[in-house]
Amino acid sequence: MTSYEQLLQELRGQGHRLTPQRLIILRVVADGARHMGVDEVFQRAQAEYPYMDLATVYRTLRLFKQIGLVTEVAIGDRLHYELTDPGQKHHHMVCRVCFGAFNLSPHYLEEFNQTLIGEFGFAPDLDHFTIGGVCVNCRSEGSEPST
Amino acid sequence: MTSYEQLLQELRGQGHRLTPQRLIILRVVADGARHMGVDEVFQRAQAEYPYMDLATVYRTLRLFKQIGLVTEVAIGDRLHYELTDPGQKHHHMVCRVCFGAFNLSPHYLEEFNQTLIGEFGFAPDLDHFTIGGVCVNCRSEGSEPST
DNA sequence: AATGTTATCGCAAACATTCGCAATAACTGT
DNA sequence: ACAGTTATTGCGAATGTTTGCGATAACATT
Repeated sequence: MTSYEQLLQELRGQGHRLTPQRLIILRVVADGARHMGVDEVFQRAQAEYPYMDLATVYRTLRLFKQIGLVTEVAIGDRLHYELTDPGQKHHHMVCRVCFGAFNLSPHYLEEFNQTLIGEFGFAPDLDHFTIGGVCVNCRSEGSEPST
Repeated sequence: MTSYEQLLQELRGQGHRLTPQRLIILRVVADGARHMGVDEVFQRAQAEYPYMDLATVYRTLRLFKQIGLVTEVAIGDRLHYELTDPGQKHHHMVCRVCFGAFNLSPHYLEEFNQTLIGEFGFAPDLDHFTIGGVCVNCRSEGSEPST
């Protein structure tokens, strides 16, 4: 059994059906080196299976996210998806200049989490967290002397 | 000069024009007690000025946000707007159950900010920050014994 | 007050995403 | 292997938001 199919077995455990469309979409996301936009997923999936529908891609990605198979990352004003890192859960720092996504260990949010619960009784959703900003490379390039 | 007009003078300082539509939209947002959705702003504005266009509301709110006149808060999957608290900048905790928005002092993000810069050289955008979760009221109601 | 410049408006069309529904096909139990 | 149940699909339409464009009106200059 390939690892894709292994992952998809998890679906069946939860009463979902293992369809060819889902298999294709998961493979596309898994093969992509980086996080992919919906449209990119759609185009590659359609190349493999011409009847693939855009609505199916949206629905499937939403399902995969619920299950935890993929992680949703907000890049600019669009959502992107990547295979959930199985060993190591992490959040993302997304650079608004180069659109790169950098991993952030949950450890760095632990104190923030404790503070909100302790001070306000507010339990933040920290299943996955994306913070925008400017990464170290783009910061140095932007402020470089013009020599 | 009313305070609305005062605020709108800031627009002119930046080369923007002070149109009746903008005045109306700002008044609507300012009069609303809480954060308002785009559609709510549109309906109230249209009541005052029947030719008001939805696209104008979107454009104007985006402009006001850029200028800093209003603050954008993500409630559920929709954006809401409120007059920027002039004295006291703050972030928001948004409850996913009751959709209430609670203010959060920037102070609580200061350490997080320092950590990201120090550890990764990543400068997070913390102009305005929204974190979703479940508020103290909804948490206690959800887990209350059924007595 | 009249004139020129151009930001802004209203409208319609484009775009991204979701929803409703009838037909299909994945799974279940036999 | 077959038949029944129902989750899922593909399609088209609905929704929420943005964009292109010609007409208008806000502002600056005279």
